[in-house]
Amino acid sequence: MNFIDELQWRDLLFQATSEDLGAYLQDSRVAYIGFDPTADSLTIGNVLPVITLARWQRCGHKPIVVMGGATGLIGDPSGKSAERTLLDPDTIASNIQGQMGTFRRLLDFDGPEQTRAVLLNNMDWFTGLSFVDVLRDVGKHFSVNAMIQKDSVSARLSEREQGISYTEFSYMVLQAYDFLHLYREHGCTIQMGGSDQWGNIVSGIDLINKVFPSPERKQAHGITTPLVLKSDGSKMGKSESGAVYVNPDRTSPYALHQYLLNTSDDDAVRFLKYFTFLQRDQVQQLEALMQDSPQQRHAQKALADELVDMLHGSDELDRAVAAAGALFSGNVRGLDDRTLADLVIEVPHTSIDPGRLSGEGVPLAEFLPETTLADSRRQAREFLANSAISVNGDVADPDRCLVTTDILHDQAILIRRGKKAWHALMIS
RNA sequence: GGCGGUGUACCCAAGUGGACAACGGGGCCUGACUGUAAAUCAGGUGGCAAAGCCUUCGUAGGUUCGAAUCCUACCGCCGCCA
Repeated sequence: MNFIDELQWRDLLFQATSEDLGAYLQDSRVAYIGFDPTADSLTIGNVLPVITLARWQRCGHKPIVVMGGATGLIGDPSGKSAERTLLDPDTIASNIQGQMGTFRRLLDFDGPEQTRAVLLNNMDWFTGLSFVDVLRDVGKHFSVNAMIQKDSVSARLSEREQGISYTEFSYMVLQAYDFLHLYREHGCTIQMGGSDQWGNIVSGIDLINKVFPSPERKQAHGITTPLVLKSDGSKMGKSESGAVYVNPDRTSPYALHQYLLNTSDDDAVRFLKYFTFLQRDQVQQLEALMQDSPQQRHAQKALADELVDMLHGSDELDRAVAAAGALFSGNVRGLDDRTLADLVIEVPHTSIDPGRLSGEGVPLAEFLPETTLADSRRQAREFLANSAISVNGDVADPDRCLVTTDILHDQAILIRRGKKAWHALMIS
């Protein structure tokens, strides 16, 4: 399938530098997307560009991932209202390391040369450059008049509260240079990115156009994808407990699965198109199913399953589904010890000395504030009075004590508040 | 530098000597309903050994039997004038 058609039916084509890119993409091309190493894990929101690169690859093209080791030191002003704090090189390096796993999982780095993915760090070509060289060879091609027209810059210039430093102002020069470098060294003629990257992409194309005179030039192109917003206007990938990451040590596969499962009906189909590789007829089928019986949440389940499988593998997916089954049925007594062990680490957990459970045990009203489930004894009593607390799936009386016989499989006790908040006590 | 305003709980915001752990709204939590949803309704939302006690109204002092409320100084924010 043609890449452009693919983006189009998925509503992922926001802007492109040319109307007939479709024809241009009949042949295998090289495209890149840049990633800022501002965190040691991508969030669910920024896997969209990675998935876009994967689609690109599946359409028979070659993807290049550019880690912004150098540009990350500067900070992209696009879409930012305030000057960013600079990260130190060590942090950047370890952040790149942290994000690498996601790229390796989603892209094929071992296939035939023509479509094999490549991962580069722009630090590699920026470290060799001297400031004077850059001013002379690159800076010459940039008109400050044009630069200050860019949205990313003008927004900051017009705000009297928050200006922009020369450093961030120069960001687009660096990103433009990336494109030029890749164009020269890797035959890369396309840059993709989120819609907020349009200005930077165009800067790169302009630079290429100036460096390479018209007759001998292969025209460079840019494609952007829309900003992913939820139907309520909030940003995709933000939960109450913070951002949803793809690295399992920051957001467990279970938590990710849950997050996606709770996608609003209004967003489910759209996100299926955005984030999964399901084909058009499969998506349509799910859409129809959702209209018939929304309570079954087929679309949400497909979204959650697909993404967890994609990012963490089928084993992790199975575990997440099994954990959810136990947790939401409340039926945790029937679990075997292996599944219980899995589940304990999926929810907030603390250790407890078994000695405290012997004899009379310890009253829940007193103990709950030691867990994540209550802030104070007053609150604990309130929850108990509301029958909101259950131990191993059974509603607890207000004067209930935790005792030795509550321990499941010699390893843990599972306490639940309300429907969804769990806390596991591990016996130590 | 001068003049004026303002600072209350997670956020907005009432309160201007005692009945104030502090009206109201938002948020958040719990319950009912439900699809592990949305919407809606009900309750809760400083702490504790709880008919009581302790800590909290920018900070530090002071007046008073008694202060979020009055006084002094300091700090922060917002205007207007230089």
